[in-house]
This record gives sequence, C-alpha cells and structure tokens, in this order.
Amino acid sequence: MRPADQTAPLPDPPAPRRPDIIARIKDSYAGLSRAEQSVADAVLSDVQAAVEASNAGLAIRAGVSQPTVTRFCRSIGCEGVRDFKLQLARSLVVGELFLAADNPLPAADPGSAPPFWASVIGEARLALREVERQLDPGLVLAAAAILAPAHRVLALGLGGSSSALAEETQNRLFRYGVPVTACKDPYLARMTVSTFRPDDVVIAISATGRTREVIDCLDLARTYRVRTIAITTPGSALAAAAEIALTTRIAEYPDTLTPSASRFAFLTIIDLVAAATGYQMGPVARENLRRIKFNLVEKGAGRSIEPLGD
Amino acid sequence: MRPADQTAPLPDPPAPRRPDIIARIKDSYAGLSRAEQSVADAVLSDVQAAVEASNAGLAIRAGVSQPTVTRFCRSIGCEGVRDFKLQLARSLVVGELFLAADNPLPAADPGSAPPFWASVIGEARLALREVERQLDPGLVLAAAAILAPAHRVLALGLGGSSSALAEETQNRLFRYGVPVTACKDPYLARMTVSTFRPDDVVIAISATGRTREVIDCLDLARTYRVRTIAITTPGSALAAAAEIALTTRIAEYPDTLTPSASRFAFLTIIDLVAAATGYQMGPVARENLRRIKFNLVEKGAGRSIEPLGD
DNA sequence: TCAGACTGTGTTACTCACTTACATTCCTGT
DNA sequence: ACAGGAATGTAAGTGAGTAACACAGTCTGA
Repeated sequence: MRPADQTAPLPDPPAPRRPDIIARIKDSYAGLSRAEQSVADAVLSDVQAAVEASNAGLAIRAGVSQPTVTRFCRSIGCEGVRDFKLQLARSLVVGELFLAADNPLPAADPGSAPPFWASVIGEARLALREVERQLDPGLVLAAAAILAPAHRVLALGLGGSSSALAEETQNRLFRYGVPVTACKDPYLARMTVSTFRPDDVVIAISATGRTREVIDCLDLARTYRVRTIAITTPGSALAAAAEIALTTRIAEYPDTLTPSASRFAFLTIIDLVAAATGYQMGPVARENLRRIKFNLVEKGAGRSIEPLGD
Repeated sequence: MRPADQTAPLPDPPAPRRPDIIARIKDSYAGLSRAEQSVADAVLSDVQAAVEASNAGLAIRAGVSQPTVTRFCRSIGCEGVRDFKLQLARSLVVGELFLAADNPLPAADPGSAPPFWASVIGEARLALREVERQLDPGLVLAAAAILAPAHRVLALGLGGSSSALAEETQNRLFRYGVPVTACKDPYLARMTVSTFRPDDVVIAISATGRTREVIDCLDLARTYRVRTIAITTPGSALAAAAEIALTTRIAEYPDTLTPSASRFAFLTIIDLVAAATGYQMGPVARENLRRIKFNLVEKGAGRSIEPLGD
C-alpha cells in the first residue's frame, strides 16, 4: 500500500460506513465537474436503469466518455464502477422500503378481487402506518434497554390473538439469547411472576388493554419490583399498569369482532422491540445468530437446509 | 384498465419480477449438482463475504472451479456472476439496517428513529404489497369454498412463526362456526389426519415450504382424499403437495434469520381466507358472530368487552 | 459384465468491461 | 493573447468472467 505514516496511527477506519449513495451523489454534486454532473444527472434521472446499465451504457446516456464515468464514481467516494453499481443497487432496496409506503398499487385485475380484499389489506396497511406515527422510538429503545440484560423474561398474552403474539415475542427474542418464555395461562403467569426478581421482565400483550388477569399480573410484578412492559392500546388500564407502555391506537371495526388490524400493529411493535434488543445486545446477539445459522446451514446427511426458522 | 385481450389471456405478471435471491438459492438447492451445492453452501454460510468476493474468490471458498461458480449462478436463474452478486448485495441491505455492525445505539431520543426502524416497518409494508400483487383472489375464494362447509379443519404449522400463525388461523375461523383446531405437533397432526374424511380440510402453513413433516402430512391427507390448503412460498414442495396453494414470495434477508416479513404476508393471507370464508357462510357466520359478541358484552359488571377477542 | 452415453467438472483460451496512461481541449488568470 | 492547469476524450492494457473443450465418474442396456 502506501508508506506507513507514523504520526497518524489510525489504521484507516475499518468500515468506511457509507450511508446512502444517492444522498452522497446529491451532496457531492456541486463539487463535481461538468461532465461528472452529467453522469450524476443521468444516474439520478433513472436509478433503476443506471443499475442495469454498464459503464459504456451509462457513458452514452450521459453523453460522456467511459473514463469520465469511472472518475465520477471515484469522485463520490466509490472504488470504481463496480463498487458504485453495487451500492446503487442497495440504495434501491432502501428506496423500495420507503416507497412501498401506501401505494395500493393498481390491482392487476380489479374485477376479480372480492369486495373484502381491499379492506383487509388496507386495514393492515393502516395499522403499520399508525405504528410508525404513534409509537415512540425512545420507548422502544427503553424497552430494549431492560430486555437486553434481563435475567428472565415472561411474555404474557391471553385470548386468541394476544397469546399468539406472546408466542411470537418468544420466537423473536430467544434467538438473541434472551431467556424468554411465552405464557398464556393466567395462573401459571401469576406463579411465574411470584418467583421473579428486579432484573426480570414481564411483557404483557393485550389488544383491549382491559384483560383483568393480565393487569393483575403486572400489578403483582411491580410489587416485586419486576420490570414491566405493555404492548397495548393507549390510555388503557394495562398501559397505566406498566412501566413502559408501547401503544398504538388502531381503529377497530365493530362487526369484525376481533382485533384484526391491531394484530399487525402489535406484530410490528414486537419486531421493533426485538430488533432494538438485538441491536442493544450487539456482539452477543450476533454470536447467537451466527450459531443458529451455522447449525441451519451445517450440512448434515440429508444436506437439507431446514425449518428452524419456519 | 386496458381492454381485455381474448387471444392472450395471460395477464403479463405485473410485477417486474421481484426475485428473492436467497430464497431462490434454497429453493433450487435440491436440484443443484454437488459442486453447485458447495457453492450454495459457501454463499449461504457467509453472504456478506460472498458479495465482496470475486468469482475466483468464491470458487476457492467453495472448493470448486470458477466456471462452476458461473454455472451455479445460471442454475439459480441469474444472468451470470455479476448479476448474481448484484442481487445478493440487495438482499444484504435489510440485514445491515437491522443489525448494523457496531454502530452504537443512539441514546433514547424520541423523534429520531433508530436505523432498523425503517427496515422493520418497510419490510412489513413490502410484504403486504407482495400479497396484493401475487396472491390470486380466485384461489382464496376456492379455499373459502371448501372451508365453509368443512366437517373438520386442521390448521398445521411447525416452528415458531408458523405455529403461531396456525393458532391465528384457528382464532380467525372458529368464530364463524368453522370447526377448526390448530396443531403444532407433527405426530398429533398425523394422527388427526388419519381420522379425516373427504369433507375435512387441512391447512398447512410454512414459510419455507420445506418442512418435511408438514409436507408428509399433506401427502397423507391426500391419500384419504382430504382437502388440502397450503399457505407457503410459491414453487415449494409444500405448495406442490397441496390442492390449493396460497403463496406469496417474500424477500428473505440474511441475518434477520427468521422469516420476518413473511409473517405479515401470511397473516394477511389468513385474514383474507377467513374473510372469504365468513362471506361464503353468510347468515350462519353472522349468527355465530352475534352470539359471541352477545356473550362478550354480557359478562356484566365491569361492562368489559373482554378477553375472548383479545 | 462391459460398452456406451451422459452428466458433471476442471482446464484452457478468449472476450469484454473497466481501468490506466496519455493526448487534447477548454478554461482561467495574468 | 498567452501560459498553465484542469477537464475530458482516445487508445491501450489488465483482469474478471465466460465459452469451448476434454476428461472423469456414473448410470443404462445389452
């Protein structure tokens, strides 16, 4: 490489950590030469095409020579055209994640979809939006902060959907190494909580926030100074009973009877909490992931890549 | 939309083909030759490294020749190594957002969402959109048509997420009066199916579509001419084993390890099937709903609309 | 059991994309 | 107006990826 520089021992930031190539193109735009700006324009005007095009193709589209394209890539901090295209492809995915937002996308065949179709999917979509709008990231991080070092965690949910969500909570957390157990039996829950200590955590899930047994359980937990988290509706008794209340209000349509949309909302909240927890645990979580992954990919006799994650 | 074209009935997949390369590797795995499987293993065991490595590097890691790597890329449907690497890079994005290496967690600061925030919610959104785009309403109606008059229904799911979804299926269907039971035990499932008749139904749920026990169970069901429905990924063994396959392919991102997004997709599918079934049953379903609601609101004193629907 | 075909894999040679080096043009300041 | 330098294009070179071929292992049928 280049001659070592004694005075500056820092070994070149190991990960260049580039944020977002599109943003970087825009940021660097002013500092680019004219021909390079043409390339930038060509790229920005149709990112998708830019990903698919080759160096030569891009050069033509931008009306410049191939080396200029290479120079452009260097100017915005990439190694070369290949690296640039790779990063561009990635940024497209991120874009899609945002873009997927709320475009209902023109139904391929509008006539054939039954009447309830749009409403079911629409409600789900709405639920996601409400989570994004109402849920406080700070609270999620706070929840993660007590989950990550937790000694034991109990995920409690009663009634059909909530108990399924409690189970999901277990699924999502166990693989980071969090000692979590789902529980859907109020008596068992009380018994378990009775054994808990201040470094244990109870996560209570209820769509209505009025489930007596669950609330009682949190109350009990607090007498032992056990940490408590609720995933429920804002302003409910359950929300009040918990130390940290992760809430999203979802409009329920009366005649569908059971929380439909809120399940999507709560599932999202669980994912966010799990992600935050994994993030918080850092290397430990990653090591656990690695192990599980290793054991999945591990080629046994049948060399089958199998279900664990199912 | 556009005028129907009688001669060319195929509606041209509206999707620009959203390929999930990781899932595709796994799906194709069985059909690959031995050397190609080595490449697949090498890639899956460390996707990040695979993206960074060159053809030659990958060949060494997999212990095969370079052309074999190229052949592998072709086998799983890519144009070549470049195309493959591009797609692989895209699949890595979400994982990176999810567990960005060593980035310190931003201190609890309401307002600023942590990096994984957009990716978690974005993935969920994408999943909804894919359901909308890929799922055939006709098949959902067909599923409802056999569920509505069913004598008995078994909802089968193994592994964390799928079993929770099976439970959800039970939750969603029972209140229309459908005699449904969730099952997460393969042995119990086989035993149950053994008692089934041609007017019974098995709904099998698997994100991977490769869970052996579930597939076997459907095979068994068909020998008794039991009706079978699968909620899974398209082109999978499970999809093939079922009479009606309700499928949506969702991009799987490495390092998040477990199907995250697909849970949202499948939950939506379950809702759609349930809605269609309720619709189909008409007055019967409505009467059942009325009764349940009555008994919920009843429950007296606390005027609590209570847990059952929770 | 052996011949023959076939699938699968490595080796070698080639092509093409990208890059480097160099020449030319255009701009800027004196 | 001219000199210097930055910006850009041209042409040659390098290396990654691919195609063509040859060989090995395996299955099939006589």
